[in-house]
Amino acid sequence: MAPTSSRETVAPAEPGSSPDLRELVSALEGSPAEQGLRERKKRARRAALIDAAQNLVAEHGLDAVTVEMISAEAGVSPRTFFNYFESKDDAVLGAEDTGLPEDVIRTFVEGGPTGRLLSDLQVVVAALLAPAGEAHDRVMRAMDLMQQEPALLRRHVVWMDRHKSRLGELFEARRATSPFTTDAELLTMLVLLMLRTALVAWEHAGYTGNPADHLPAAVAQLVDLVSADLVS
Amino acid sequence: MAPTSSRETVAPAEPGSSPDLRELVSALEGSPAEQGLRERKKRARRAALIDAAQNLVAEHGLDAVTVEMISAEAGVSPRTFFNYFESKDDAVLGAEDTGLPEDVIRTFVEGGPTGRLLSDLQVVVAALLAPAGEAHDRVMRAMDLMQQEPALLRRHVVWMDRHKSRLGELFEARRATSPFTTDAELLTMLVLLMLRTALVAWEHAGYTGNPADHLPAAVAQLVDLVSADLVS
DNA sequence: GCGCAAAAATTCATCAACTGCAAAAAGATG
DNA sequence: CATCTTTTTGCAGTTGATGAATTTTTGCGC
Repeated sequence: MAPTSSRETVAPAEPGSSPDLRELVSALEGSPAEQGLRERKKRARRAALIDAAQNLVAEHGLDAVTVEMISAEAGVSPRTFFNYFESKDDAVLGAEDTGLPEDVIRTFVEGGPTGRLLSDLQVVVAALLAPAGEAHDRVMRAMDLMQQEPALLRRHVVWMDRHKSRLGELFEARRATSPFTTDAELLTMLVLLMLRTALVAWEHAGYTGNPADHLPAAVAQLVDLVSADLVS
Repeated sequence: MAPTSSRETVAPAEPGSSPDLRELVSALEGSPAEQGLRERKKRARRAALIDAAQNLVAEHGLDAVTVEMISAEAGVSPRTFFNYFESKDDAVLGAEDTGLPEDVIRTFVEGGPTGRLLSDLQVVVAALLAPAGEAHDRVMRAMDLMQQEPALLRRHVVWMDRHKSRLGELFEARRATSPFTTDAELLTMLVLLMLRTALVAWEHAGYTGNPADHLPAAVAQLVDLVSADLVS
């Protein structure tokens, strides 16, 4: 359910905000605008559930943790758990589906900031990565847990699937104005590749700074790899 | 009748292969003769289960089909189903874990056929794709079902996860003899990208020929994409 | 064919993820 | 306080998946 947000015009000093991102921005602890007790309790419960899930899994492992435990730890009924998350995995990962900022979309569709597809793709991925940089703590713990519990990887694919059609539209829309030959499927996989590589690099760097900071290096590796094949 | 191998209860000692490499290699086309009635029945049951699963899902959709139905259709007990597959999804996809041929592994580790990482990676992916070309029918139906039921995509990632460490070892082994700077993580994702792109292209081509036939085009697209960024 | 040992299938029991439904509780509102 | 709305909760039920004991099937020597 979409949170009730009556304000359309928010003057954000936050980077990369847009109508689409408003849900995320308000979902973060950064919104002290106490829009009623109900909203606050909802956020608190959600956070408590994620905390409980992550702590319990970190301690006992994914399989040994039941939603009953998580709910008990968070002080809610098991049934309530499923009012907040549609699966145990979602809770452990603190899954939050944020859309792409509209200005990023528009720029990309119109031929992108640079006009070069790969570079412009990088900008899109950076935008996708931005929320992960804000959530930080939860994403960090989620990634650690994902390493210990590879079963959680399935959510990655669910994410991709959820965004595949959207990305596909994005690519086709851009293709109309500035044509290219690359398949949408390959581009989607490339987005996933960039996302994951950047996130892993971020993790290897001890979660310092922003995940998007490691994106250029990832792309550079890719370019080097292809270039090495060309020059030989 | 799938000539592809599954598992052999007997372990015929294959001489001459290094223990390290052999771990990466699973049974490959290991059943020359229909030895033993037991083995044949096992295969038959397995095939029957896959058939039943694929047909039922194609007709009623993934969620509407229970393992009970599949088992009934195949004429076995529900419990037996799980003796053959560890999940419903596995049966629908006819999941078969085939390893890499040993010669491909050795060649790649020793610096690959061409010495260029990307090209050599392509050879590895082609080898991974080969079994899919042989199974053909089942893979074809699996891919069709995967389009209708995106939930099945998660098995793709499970597959990748299962092979990630193996691929990682492969990359590190090669790095020792002929160094490169690319992260193993990126290479793994790149393998997945190639696999998926080639398979989708194969599907778009109406499942004619071999999936591996579409691999060069996929790589070419990637090269073009990167090149376009370089020249500008 | 007969019996025996191993392997596999089956039966039965159990657990956990997840869903629908209706009642109860708690915020919001006047 | 009275009332309306939103959310939580209890409960029953379905399904996927696993473990243990038991029965059936198979391979094989006699």
